[in-house]
Amino acid sequence: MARPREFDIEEALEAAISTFWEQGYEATSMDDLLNAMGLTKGSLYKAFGDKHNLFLLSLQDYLDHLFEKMKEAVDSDSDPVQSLNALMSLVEELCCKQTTPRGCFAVNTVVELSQRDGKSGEILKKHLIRVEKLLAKLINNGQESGDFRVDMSAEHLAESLFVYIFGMLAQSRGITNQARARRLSTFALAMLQAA
Amino acid sequence: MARPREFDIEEALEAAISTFWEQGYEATSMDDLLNAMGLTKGSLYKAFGDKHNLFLLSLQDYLDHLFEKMKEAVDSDSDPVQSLNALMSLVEELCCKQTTPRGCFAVNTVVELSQRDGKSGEILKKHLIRVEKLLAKLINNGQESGDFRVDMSAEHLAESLFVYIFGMLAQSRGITNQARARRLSTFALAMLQAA
DNA sequence: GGAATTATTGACCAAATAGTTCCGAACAAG
DNA sequence: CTTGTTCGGAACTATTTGGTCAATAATTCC
Repeated sequence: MARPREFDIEEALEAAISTFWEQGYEATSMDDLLNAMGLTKGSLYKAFGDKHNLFLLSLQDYLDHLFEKMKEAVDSDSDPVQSLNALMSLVEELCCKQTTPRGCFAVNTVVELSQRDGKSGEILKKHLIRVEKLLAKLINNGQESGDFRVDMSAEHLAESLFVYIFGMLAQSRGITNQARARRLSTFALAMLQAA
Repeated sequence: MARPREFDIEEALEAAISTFWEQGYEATSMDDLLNAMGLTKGSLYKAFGDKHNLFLLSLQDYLDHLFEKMKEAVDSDSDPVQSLNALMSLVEELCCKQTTPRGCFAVNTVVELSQRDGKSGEILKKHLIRVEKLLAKLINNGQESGDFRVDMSAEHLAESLFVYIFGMLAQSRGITNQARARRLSTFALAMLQAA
């Protein structure tokens, strides 16, 4: 009954994510987005609403995909040590195996926007909580298998591991160095292992 | 011989730092700065140049003060463990004992700007290096006194400690929680101590 | 007091910003 | 083929952006 959309909405969103990811929210203009997404204003506004709404959609989409990847990494092996290794590989990838040193969109947004924009803050908070829970679950498994230290609760160890990962991702915007990322990953693993 | 400046330049710079610190570079307008600094455009441009230059001056000033504070913390005690404690107290303060959860201006800028603005990137890189060296020195002292582990070089341990601190400061923009910060600090210390 | 010098002020500007509206064209369903 | 809908795209608007400048004011030296 009606004319079908001519562009792939998921593809366009991917382009928006890339743009926001690299430049941040404030530094990205509608023009940047239109170029990257290959749309004109009318289409964009009709499909995604205004800039802020597009940002929220981009952020949510990114977070969901990222979380999916993290779960995959964690579930990739029944051995907790191997799971953690897979997870840290993902982090290393974000740190220094990208075309541009854009770090992690989630981390970038926490720093740039979360406390100035309530909506973003809410979305991110939920994400941070589920990630930390995922880490806690992984660590708990490792404790039960005897691979990880048991002198602290899985939740508290997860807290520290998460902060460490967060630091790697944040710092990767300033320092890009593959060997360093490798060392940091190794240290993270050692940090959790039983004595 | 000439009309004297009516405002305190250091005070004005402090106001600029606060504004950039809380909002970031892009989200801060000249109007915000003028209000915060209590100046009119002409005066600001005469005294500090354009917005970008004012930002660089603010950043440098902040970094120098911060580094000074860090050195004081490190030198506050001859016992390396106490020194590290003092340093982590400083970090905790930045994390959750401020009027607004603004984290650390340096960390915020690394994430927001360092890879898009060469000048900021340069300034920050120099700072990051000197901070990491300071940490390495502190850790080296602790290794010689037998307090810190010696299974890794001071440089590599400093790398990890720095990333951890970086993570605390970055995450503090999204999660503000004093008890958590305390636990994280304690963990950082434990991470370095000899078995 | 007058000259020289510098700071302050506020009006002004050009460019870019986000966001809106409108219309002809394209398309699907009946 | 008609009709209803939604598309793409351009033209438009109102606001905000960072930035300039000439007139005015304050100070010191001579």
